[in-house]
Amino acid sequence: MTSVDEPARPNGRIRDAARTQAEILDVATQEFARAGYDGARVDEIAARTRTTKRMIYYYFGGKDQLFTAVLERAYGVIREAEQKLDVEHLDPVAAIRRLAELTLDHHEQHPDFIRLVSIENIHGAEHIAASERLAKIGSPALEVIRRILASGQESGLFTADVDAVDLHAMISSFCFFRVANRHTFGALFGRDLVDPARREHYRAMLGDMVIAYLTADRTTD
Amino acid sequence: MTSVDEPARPNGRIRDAARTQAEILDVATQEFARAGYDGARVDEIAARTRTTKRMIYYYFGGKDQLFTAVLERAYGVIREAEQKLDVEHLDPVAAIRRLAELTLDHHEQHPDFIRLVSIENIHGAEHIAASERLAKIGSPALEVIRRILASGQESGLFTADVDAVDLHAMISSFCFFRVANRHTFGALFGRDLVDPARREHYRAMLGDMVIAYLTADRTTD
DNA sequence: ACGCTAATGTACGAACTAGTACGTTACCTA
DNA sequence: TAGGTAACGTACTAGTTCGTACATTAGCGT
Repeated sequence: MTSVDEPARPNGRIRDAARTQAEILDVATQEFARAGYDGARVDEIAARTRTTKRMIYYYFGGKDQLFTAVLERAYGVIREAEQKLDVEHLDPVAAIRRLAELTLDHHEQHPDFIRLVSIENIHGAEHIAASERLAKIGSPALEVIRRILASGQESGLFTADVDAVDLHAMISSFCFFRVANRHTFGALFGRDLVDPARREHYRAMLGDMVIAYLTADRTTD
Repeated sequence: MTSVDEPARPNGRIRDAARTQAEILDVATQEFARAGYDGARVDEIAARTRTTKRMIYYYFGGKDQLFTAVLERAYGVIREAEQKLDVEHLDPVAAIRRLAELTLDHHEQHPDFIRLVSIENIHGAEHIAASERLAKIGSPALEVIRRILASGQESGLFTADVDAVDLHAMISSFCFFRVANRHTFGALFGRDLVDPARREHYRAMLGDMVIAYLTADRTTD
């Protein structure tokens, strides 16, 4: 997250387009994640910025485009993290387990991103559709999964007939649900899925689940 | 869903409190699911009802309480469906697989409910917290899982050290994600998770996953 | 040094939106 | 059948919210 934390005047400049834009994006990310698209207030975003509402319209055009820009940056952060994935030196089983664990950790560390994705889904992914950048963003993680999966299936270790996209969905489901539905799940079942005391438990559970699925003995079916 | 579909004058009555309330709830469910809490318009709900906005405030008090009532009814529908679950005559493996399949189907058939849950999570489950009915609604499905799990673990069939709440989370995760994140997932990965042509595939995938997890050979760990 | 433009601030408006005051009527009951 | 009350409708308001017209200035290039 390209955060902006108040160095008062880095190089003597008062006017700094890049800085102003980054600051608006920071605050907007928080505000949209806090209240949803329609719940978010442009005035509130402006108020929590050192600049004014005028600048939001000057740089981004409007609320819709601002939200799109927020999504673009948020997905960019995820993509960056995925590019740093380094699990392919492990054997396929360990690699997938590690990948699942990293996904779990990453989701937990970026609840705002999870909320933005939930919000974007409520709105039918219309902002993603309207964004050229997001349309072709791809997913480095998917490529990693593809390669590990091919390796594991070739060696006979992985018996499941599944492709990378579906395996990615399987792993993401659990990680996403845990963060996204934390509040309703907690209220209804009395269990906090993001309680730090249970993190290790869920990491193991997810890893066990995915590996069990991939390596299950299918001769008896 | 206690739907209201225009029998013009069932028993000659023009004024019918129960009917009016049900109609408001029907329309409100659609509107909230369509646009989120803040995106939903009280005027729009009223307009799509044969009654007026005045009645919404007369019966429900306000937008917040209306949303709470919508949630209460939506969760009530789910609970009803869960009470009709009939899988305990099956052996534990078949029972869990069937339960997972029914959960997948049910989520797919109630996308509005999924959206309402997403929306409620964006708002920190504050409406559930404010509802006495929802606070103690429980989950019949959880009881079913509890019993199957106990049976499977006792017989040694299930080797996983997991409780009913976590298993419920595991199953729900996949079913929920598939519907809730359909739009962003489709836009980013080009795969429609709710494509009818893939339904059987995902039913099998979920069943295989859960069963593999529960019955995995853990002696080699 | 100076002018030009990107960057910024102020003040305001038009449209919307949740909620309500006030008036009316159907229908049950005694 | 009369009267009371639950159910309903109309019209309005106060406050909010996105967006913009207009005015101003910092600082880079020459």
